[in-house]
Amino acid sequence: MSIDERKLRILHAIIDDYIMTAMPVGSRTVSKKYKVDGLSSATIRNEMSDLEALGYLDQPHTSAGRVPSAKAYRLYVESLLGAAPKLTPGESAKLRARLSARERQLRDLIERAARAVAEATGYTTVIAGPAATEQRLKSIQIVPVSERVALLVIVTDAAVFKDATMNTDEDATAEQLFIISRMLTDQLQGLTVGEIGPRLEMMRSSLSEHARVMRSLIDAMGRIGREAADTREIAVGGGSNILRFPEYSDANKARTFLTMLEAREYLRTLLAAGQDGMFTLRIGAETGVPGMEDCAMITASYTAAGEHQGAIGVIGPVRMRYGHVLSVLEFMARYLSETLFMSSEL
Amino acid sequence: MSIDERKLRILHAIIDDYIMTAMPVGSRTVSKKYKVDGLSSATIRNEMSDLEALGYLDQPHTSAGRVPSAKAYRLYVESLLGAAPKLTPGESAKLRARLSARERQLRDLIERAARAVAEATGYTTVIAGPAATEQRLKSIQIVPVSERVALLVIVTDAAVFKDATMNTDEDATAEQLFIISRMLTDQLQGLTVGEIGPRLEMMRSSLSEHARVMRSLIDAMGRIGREAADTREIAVGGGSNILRFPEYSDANKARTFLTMLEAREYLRTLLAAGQDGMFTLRIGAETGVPGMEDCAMITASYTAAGEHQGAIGVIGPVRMRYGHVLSVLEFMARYLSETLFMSSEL
DNA sequence: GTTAGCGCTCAACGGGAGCGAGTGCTAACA
DNA sequence: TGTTAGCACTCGCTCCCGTTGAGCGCTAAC
Repeated sequence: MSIDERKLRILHAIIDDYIMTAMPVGSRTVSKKYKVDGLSSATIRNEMSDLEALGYLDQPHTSAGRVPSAKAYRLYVESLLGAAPKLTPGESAKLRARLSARERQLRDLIERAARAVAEATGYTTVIAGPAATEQRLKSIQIVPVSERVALLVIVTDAAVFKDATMNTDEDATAEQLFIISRMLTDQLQGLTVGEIGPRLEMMRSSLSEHARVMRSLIDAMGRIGREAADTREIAVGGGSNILRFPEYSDANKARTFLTMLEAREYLRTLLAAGQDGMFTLRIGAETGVPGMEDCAMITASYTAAGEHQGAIGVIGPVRMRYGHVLSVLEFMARYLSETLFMSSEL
Repeated sequence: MSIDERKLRILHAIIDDYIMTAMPVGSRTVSKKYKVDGLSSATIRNEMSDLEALGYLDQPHTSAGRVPSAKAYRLYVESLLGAAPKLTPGESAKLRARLSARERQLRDLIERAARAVAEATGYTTVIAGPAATEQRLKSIQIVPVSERVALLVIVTDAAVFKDATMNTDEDATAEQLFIISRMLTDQLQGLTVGEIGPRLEMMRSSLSEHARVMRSLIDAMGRIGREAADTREIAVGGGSNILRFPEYSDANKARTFLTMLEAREYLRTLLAAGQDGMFTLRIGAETGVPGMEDCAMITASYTAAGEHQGAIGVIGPVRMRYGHVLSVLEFMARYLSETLFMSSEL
């Protein structure tokens, strides 16, 4: 026995209803409310029995309706992937409005984006920014702050990326620092932050007259490089949305979930994994995150200049409104790709 | 009838017990568990009846124990104020450890501090950083980014504060921008960010040869000034801690609370008000924030160089462990004052 | 292949009994 | 006059049990 066209329609009806109500769906509901092929509840009952045997439905207990299984959701999402309904002009305008203010800082951008998606979907949203080491240098400036201390300002395509204090030679004048900054900018422009350290080592000899400054510059860059290694900005939006769902009406469950969001570490790995395709779906235990057993997560990756940059993830109950989420994600991934691409063109 | 020494001891015992258990406290408990003056439950009963008449206790219903009123908490906190127990060396070491990494960015600093306090107290913690307009300029740099675009980097005593793009004259060379930057730094150093705009206007004539750059610089500073007007960094730690308390076991209540935290606007006003004393206590509706009716909030303000800079607030159920919270707050307020003062001395 | 109907199952709801923590009051005691 | 023991009373909480109703599987008829 395999799944046919009619079984599929029934399954869709069940999933749709369950997503809305969070209550086991009975055969009568499918027959009366969704009118699948005009079949009676008895026929639906037979088909549902088959769907259960095939592993698409679960029955919490004998006299209850049925509930979609993870396998069913996966099938459902797969069928949606090609045909994710476009957002209505109204919806996309609303999203755009929440983003409209010109974003200068990467952090602001992804925070706004996370909030916007959270609001549009009603679920918790997490966004990982581009990896720090992958950002491309635009300009580097050593700004004197006091006698012996200077601030290292590194401007990348995602705006001011990092600043570290460094010690300077006491007799290094502002002019000297300026000259060094210019040379560095000239020679390092376009490299990723990760590539700067090694290149600096190579430049060392040609800048021997500024040996001490170079020495502490290399130190500072090394420090930045190490810190930046797998650092990404992570933004969370709508964390409290999870409390809207009866799945998380238990305070303890909700708390472990929210604590997980606050800690950020899990989010980093969640958003890092599985970047091959455009969308990734993980259900329940597949996430590997404690406190997310009753959650599903869809991630979409975004790019800049064709390269993978980061990912947006929407986390909700397993019975998520996948169709709507997919369209919002698609919109936002495109928006971020464009915005980041533009800013790197700037 | 007024409150005497013995009534006070009984009241303290009741508050202590209620803070731990969240259950109405009966006369027998006070007598047996807290052994106040070795009195029997009958005597305690009489005293409790008096305390209720005086408005320090409430009775949820006839056959239940009694619950402290807001008036009682206020008295309780007042009595603690002078004598907030010091943190044990272990506790303060633990706090310090969570802060140890050298903080370069204000945002990192207050985020870490908020988390540390949240962890130490078990309650939600919010911290407001110094007002942007009050920060003092250390250095200003116009960093060329492309042909006509430059980045305005403003370094204050709280590290890199804001950067805005500005348009530059197409024939302004990096050297010119550098020279302008140096002059600006010389002349503006030590001013607060709020004072820069007006001063720039005054300098305009003396820099007429760089008229176009000055023009867009003034524009950019104006923009920054307006944006910064009442902008403060706000950090939240341990938002999910509220879910630990039966007062917030209702998902809807918890959600409005968490949504309020995410929106940040209320927090800004909460932390702005009442800076006169060192500590401020607000109970329930006094906060004026929807969703905080069952909360209390203690705020402590911190200073730098003697001036008020910002505030730390701990939000928990009305039956908060005030003693412990006060000592943690005292520690952290001092830490922030010192750290900010040091960085402004840097 | 589809449908009507019947009997069965089982979670959820609601009312009533019993329990127990806690009070107020009174009377006795130091 | 303050303290204490004792007793009757109150009232929320929990447990138990009967009822309800949604939903299923199965069978027989169309």
